[in-house]
Amino acid sequence: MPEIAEVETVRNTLKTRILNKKITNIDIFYEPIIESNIKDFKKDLINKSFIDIKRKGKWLIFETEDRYLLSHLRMEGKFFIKDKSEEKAKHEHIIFTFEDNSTLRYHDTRKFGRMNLIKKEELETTPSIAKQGLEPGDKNLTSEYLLAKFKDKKLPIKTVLLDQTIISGLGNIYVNEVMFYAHINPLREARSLTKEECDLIVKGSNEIIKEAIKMGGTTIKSYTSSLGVTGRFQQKLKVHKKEGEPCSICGKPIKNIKIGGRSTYYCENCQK
DNA sequence: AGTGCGACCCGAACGC
DNA sequence: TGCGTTCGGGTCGCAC
Repeated sequence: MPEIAEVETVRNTLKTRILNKKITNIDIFYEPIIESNIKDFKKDLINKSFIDIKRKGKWLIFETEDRYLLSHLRMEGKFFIKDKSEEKAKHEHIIFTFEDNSTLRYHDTRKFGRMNLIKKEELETTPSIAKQGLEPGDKNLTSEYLLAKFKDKKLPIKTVLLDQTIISGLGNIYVNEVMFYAHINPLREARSLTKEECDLIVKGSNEIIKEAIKMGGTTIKSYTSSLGVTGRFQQKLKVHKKEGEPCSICGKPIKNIKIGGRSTYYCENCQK
């Protein structure tokens, strides 16, 4: 499950490999990945180059001379760089070929990822991008901001932190970790949180995401073979996927419950 | 507006 | 062993 740290790692890695090379061909093996017009997708990208790769939340933004290619990896999307001569792997759905015979391949076991090609001036009005909230590390991400957003929300804080329009880029793994860092029970109504608790959420999100990016993310071991990147944040996780293991603070076993249908890991004793 | 839930997918895990 | 069933997870769209 790529989250913001994984996406940032992919961005940085791809930037060293694909920029400023002319796209000579695009093969699309599963069309629903592409939300915009398929014919335009090829027409508007072939003979262009990616000149930069940006990111907003979990969206990758490939920039060409006159377009932005938005790409969301959802749970299992991955990019591989391979030589043109290598055979298509089972779950490779879109293959960009560059003038130097290298290829950028979008691989997605569950076919959940999405791409959308837009004109440059549409970036700020495209809902998927425009709706993104503040990212961890943004100086405007404060307890005051969170209190205002949480004000009318009766939903569990765990669910609300997954809302990308509030904090952009936190997924299930990091939300579980932030809740533990802030000593907050994930079932609490968002509107019940105090300013002090919101401060801890801000601080926890900032630190956890910064550290995770530094470590290359959590879940992207599978990128190693082609992109030379391994997610090492796995080793830092305190509660996620730790059901039954002793809490690192009090030693009581970590619980696993479902909140809003999502796996939630926490310590009942430390998170009130 | 906030909330709840199905749809989208398919490999892995599970049940018998 | 093998077959059928269930589950999960980010986001969107729709109903209430």
